[in-house]
Amino acid sequence: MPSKPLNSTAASMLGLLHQGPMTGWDLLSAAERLIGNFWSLTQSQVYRELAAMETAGLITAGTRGPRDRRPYELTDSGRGAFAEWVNREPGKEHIRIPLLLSIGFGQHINPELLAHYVAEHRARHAERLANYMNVLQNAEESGLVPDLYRRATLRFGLIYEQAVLEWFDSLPAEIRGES
Amino acid sequence: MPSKPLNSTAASMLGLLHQGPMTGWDLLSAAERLIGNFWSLTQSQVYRELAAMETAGLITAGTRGPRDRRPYELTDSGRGAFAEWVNREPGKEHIRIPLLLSIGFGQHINPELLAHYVAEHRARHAERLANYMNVLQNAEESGLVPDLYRRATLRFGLIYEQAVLEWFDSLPAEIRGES
DNA sequence: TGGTACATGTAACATGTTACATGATTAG
DNA sequence: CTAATCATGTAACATGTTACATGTACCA
Repeated sequence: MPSKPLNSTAASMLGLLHQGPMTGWDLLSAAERLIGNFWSLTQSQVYRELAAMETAGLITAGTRGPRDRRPYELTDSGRGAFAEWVNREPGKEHIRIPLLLSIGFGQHINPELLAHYVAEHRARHAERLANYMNVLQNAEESGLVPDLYRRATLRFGLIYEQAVLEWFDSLPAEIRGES
Repeated sequence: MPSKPLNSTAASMLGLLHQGPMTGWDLLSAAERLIGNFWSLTQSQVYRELAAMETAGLITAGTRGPRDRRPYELTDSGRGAFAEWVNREPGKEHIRIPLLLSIGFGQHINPELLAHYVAEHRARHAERLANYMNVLQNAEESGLVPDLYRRATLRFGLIYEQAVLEWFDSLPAEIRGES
């Protein structure tokens, strides 16, 4: 009985659990750190999926530790479900960039306001780029070379942020505002 | 009474309706063409929001044409709601790239399969890039220069796809497969 | 001893997805 | 005349968001 196919949120949690037992909180921060740049989870979802996956027998809860920490670990069934899921065709990318909507409807926005939003968002992307460079440099310095796959996803972030900044800097003065 | 704030899906529909009355179908294809690269709508949502916005008085339906076509147009109230919405801080970008999840969990995937998926997705991005170049070239040739804002969003697509291809081509043989 | 970060969970609601039902018009 | 495309709409369900409720442990 193959039951319902996994959703990708649950699946990513199972993927992370291959590193060892984790609590909901752990999962949330691991997700943020490891896949947060191209995949998002909310706390609410995490606990909901944990409950559902426990019911479905894909994970089992350990005994509660200190602050009510409740570590979950994979069952064989969970491992199997993940293996099946991860080998399937990855779906289409899903991108939503509100700032581009704003620019697309730019003629309806107060120009100074638009320039302000643009500058704000540019700054956030610059920060993120700096962050990627930092992660990569720390890894290098500490001699802890991230594995092949991790490097690939990190590189994606790096290249993406570089491209976005390039785009920001190519915007005409009418949109960026004159500085 | 400011009623419920617009959601961005509905708001984008109102934005498109500034070009003139459109049916649900028209809206769907206009959205696909104009903002589809960084914003998505489904047919179901479009009709749902149309109904909701008509009830809310933001749009009014004209008389049914040929194939039951039912054109909607903005009311003053709709125009106002849009103006308010579009001037607000654009939210955070939201990106979900299943292929990156697959690569992040790459150690659990059959390598040939992964290489196959990677090649497939690379091809799609190459197509999209070609498409952007085409749109831009056609515009140039026809002398119909797209406006400032449209150019900015188109250029985003262009730069994004270029970056993604660069990333694909930087992937190690273990991930891309040897060719 | 008080504030911050940790930690779990629920409820209500908004949004997005998929599948289905129904039919009209047009092009070949 | 028939297949493709146009066109609207509903229903059921899955997923994502926001807000709230309730504490615990740690560190300065």
